[in-house]
Amino acid sequence: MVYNIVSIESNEIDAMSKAKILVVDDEQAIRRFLRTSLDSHGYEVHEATSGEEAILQTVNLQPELIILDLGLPDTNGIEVTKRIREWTSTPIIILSVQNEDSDKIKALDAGADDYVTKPFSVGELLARLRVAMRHAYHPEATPIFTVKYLAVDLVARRVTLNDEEVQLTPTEYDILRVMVKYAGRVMTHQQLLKEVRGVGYQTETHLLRVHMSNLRRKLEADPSDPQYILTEPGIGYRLTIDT
Amino acid sequence: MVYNIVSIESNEIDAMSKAKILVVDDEQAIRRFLRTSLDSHGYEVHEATSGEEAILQTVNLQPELIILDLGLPDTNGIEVTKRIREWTSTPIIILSVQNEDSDKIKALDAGADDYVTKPFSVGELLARLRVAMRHAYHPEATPIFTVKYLAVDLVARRVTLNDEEVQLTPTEYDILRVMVKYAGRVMTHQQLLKEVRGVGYQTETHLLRVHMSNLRRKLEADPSDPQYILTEPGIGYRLTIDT
DNA sequence: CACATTCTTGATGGTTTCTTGATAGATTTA
DNA sequence: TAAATCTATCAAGAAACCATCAAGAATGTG
Repeated sequence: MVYNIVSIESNEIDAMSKAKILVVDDEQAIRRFLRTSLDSHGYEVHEATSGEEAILQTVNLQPELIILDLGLPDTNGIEVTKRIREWTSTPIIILSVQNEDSDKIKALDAGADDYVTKPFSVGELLARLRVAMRHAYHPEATPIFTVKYLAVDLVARRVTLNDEEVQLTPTEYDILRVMVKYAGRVMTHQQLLKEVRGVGYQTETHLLRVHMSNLRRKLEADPSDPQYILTEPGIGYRLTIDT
Repeated sequence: MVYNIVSIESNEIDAMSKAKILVVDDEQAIRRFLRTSLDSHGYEVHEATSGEEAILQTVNLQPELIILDLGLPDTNGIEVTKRIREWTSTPIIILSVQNEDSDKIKALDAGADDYVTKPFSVGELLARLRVAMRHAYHPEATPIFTVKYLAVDLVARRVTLNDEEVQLTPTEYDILRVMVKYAGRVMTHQQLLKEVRGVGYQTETHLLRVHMSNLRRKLEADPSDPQYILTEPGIGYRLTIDT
């Protein structure tokens, strides 16, 4: 069923070169307007009307770019941005009526690549879109990270060990998520704390140690001889990538 | 003292962590304002007042980011952008009083990464700056220094010898890191000590010798006949670059 | 509001790393 | 050649760092 090699229509082949754009907005008028504008410029437009749907579509379609309205009915656009950034760096352009500084800053720091305020000019949006696509680098975003017997599903936020689900606390998952993001590289205590707790917690190394200890107790067969989370003395930790 | 053979200034070494930003604007007021704002956020600010100077400075400084005013006296900012894009993809944020669509589109398509209109909010500019710097960082393009069988991955903070990982202590790694940075050049004891232990340890050459000894024991097949870390008698040490 | 979960902080013992001193070989200088 | 200086290495105590347990605080939930 996944191996649907035969059923590629000719127009589907043509469509392959078209960049897929996911438009997330609850207002139909905006969606329709964007569809027309983008369509006429050779983009393949897909739509989502809620945060949940946006995440689902991002996983399924793997669009080249996401245009995201900040005011969604279910979730905040910033939360959606953060969620998507947990596993992929697909460019996100925020579209918003809000012209507040704080909103822009929050969105951009949450991982958005650009912020365009309504009413916007199509020309500018298209130009910013081109910039974002130019930046895009797609390192075959695998939403499921695996090493040895450990699997971390970054979309479902599910961690399994030997196919058995491991129950992690929010902080534990956050730490693991960041370590997956930088797998194979040494993460200093400061980097980890900054990513997990935000700035200002950089000196709380003890806190990190306790969480690491708990994480290891759940993940490692023998926490005193860890296979996954390795200690880099004096520096921090590193998640192994050697199977 | 004859010791200071290599012309490495102390500030050259210290400047490592700060991101360099080139501000290009002919108005002194703007330059001064940006200098203050950026400086207080930990950036190292450099200035240029014309297009020619901007290009020169970009070549010389290799800044992490360029903030470019569109209305320059000699050249158009768009031309400057195009010129710079001929050889480097250093992020360029355009700063302009022009809020015209066509200007924005031209600038962005010429290779600019963002376009902020004056008057702008510092918070927003800083956020967009962070976005641009984020884009510039491509983790898979990790520069790895190699000589013979030694490989030093400065991003992953990993050292391998014959593809086998070598476990280094923080100080040992620090020493090696500095030597890699100035590979092929002689590092005096003073320079190494300053880099590793900070100012005030410049006389502790014995300390350095002990660390060097330990480092060699881990890296060299025969520490008494080193292949990588060579002693420059009376001066300091040098990391070979001959394969 | 009571309960359960999670987070934070303190205490403790074990480990690693750093620093210092001692010693011997190598190199330069008088 | 002898003295002085520089260099390399070993070893041991000091200091810093790490893992873990456990208890109280905070947080969320019905």
